[in-house]
Amino acid sequence: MSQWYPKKGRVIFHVDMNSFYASVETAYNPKLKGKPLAIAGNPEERKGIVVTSSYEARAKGVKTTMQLWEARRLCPELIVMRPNFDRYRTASKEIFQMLAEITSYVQPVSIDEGYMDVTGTEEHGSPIEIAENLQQKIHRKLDLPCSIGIAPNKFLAKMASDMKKPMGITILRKRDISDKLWPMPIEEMYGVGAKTANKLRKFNINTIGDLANADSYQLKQILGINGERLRNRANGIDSRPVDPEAVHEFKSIGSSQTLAEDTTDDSEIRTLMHKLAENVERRMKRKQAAGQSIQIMIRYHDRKTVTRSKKLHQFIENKDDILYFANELFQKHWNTEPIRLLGITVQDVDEKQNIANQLDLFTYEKEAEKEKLYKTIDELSQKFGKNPFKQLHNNDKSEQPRTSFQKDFLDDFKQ
DNA sequence: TCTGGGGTCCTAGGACCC
DNA sequence: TCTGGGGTCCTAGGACCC
Repeated sequence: MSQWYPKKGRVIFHVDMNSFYASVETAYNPKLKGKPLAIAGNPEERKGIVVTSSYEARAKGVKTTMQLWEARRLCPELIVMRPNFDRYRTASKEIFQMLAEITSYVQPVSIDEGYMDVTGTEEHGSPIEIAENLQQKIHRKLDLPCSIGIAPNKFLAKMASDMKKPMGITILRKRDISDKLWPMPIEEMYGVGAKTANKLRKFNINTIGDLANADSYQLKQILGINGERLRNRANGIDSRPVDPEAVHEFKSIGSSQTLAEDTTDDSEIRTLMHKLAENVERRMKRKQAAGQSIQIMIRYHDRKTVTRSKKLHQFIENKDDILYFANELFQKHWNTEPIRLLGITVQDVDEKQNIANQLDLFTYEKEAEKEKLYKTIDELSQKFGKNPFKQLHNNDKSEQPRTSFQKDFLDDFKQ
């Protein structure tokens, strides 16, 4: 053995549940096994689209986001169910519990997928053994299929988990990249959507390999800073850590809904705004959160969508506050044309516990600021006499308080 | 008779400060 | 005195993902 034995890299898993909602429903009701099943939004309204479908349905051409009537045309025997989110959340919790038994470095990225950093967990076996055991355990205990990608970083693990479905395990090493990753069409790369793929194809970049070997400068011209990142990933470079805390660092909570029919009707709009505010409040409560910005979204009859937002001077969490500020924005910005969709989102959100800490810090800073101001007043008093602010106002009408605290202080001062 | 609802991150311009 | 450049905050929109 030579002394320069290569330093071992990371071993990252990406665990991806296969057609999750449909699989959970089938696990609940085994009679559905082997049948074409679709989970869809409200089947009576136009928003009835396929959210997930079983592999039997997919075989008939049913796809996610397809309208229900079209899915039924392709597959007349299709069984359609409404989503049961409580079931999915419960199953999700149990799955992530199983991952956590292997390592604490687990990062959920959505209800049905997550990353694990299993570097240095040899006591559970080799990476491939760990993956096989995990997959079997999830299948045995919950009757749910998943695919697992094993790679030296998140991007490669993500691409790997997609390569064999359902119930696949795929290893993607650095040395496999040119054979396994590079031949893939560019739109199949994670992070490349329809728009980016179109742009790249115009420059004859058609595969992930083309991207990996494209000219850095040209790529920057086409895609900006994102070009460099995508090129790195195509070359298997991605140093993002698996971050178990990320799941707590949510930044916004919103609710939106497409109306059954486009409307300009006041009471209909009001009713929907109430419902949306209520949804947001419920989810904020569940997460013990409050937020400092409000945003509304209006999608018009022609699908033109505008968002309007406002930073607030207070944290909000209750329905009444959410509704008040959302209404304010709506009244100000609605152009009175028929509305297709409305949305309310609270942004700059944090857990209330963290906010409390922030506020403590803020108070502390206020105190420091107060000290400074007192000192300034003392100095000014020596120059101008008893009421320095009077002097300031006389000298310069444009001199306004610069912070809310100073304004409060001035108000106090006047009394 | 077009395409739902939940998010994240990035960009870009204007305001404002230094 | 009409003038540079850097940094941050706010707002709106876009791309992407599941």
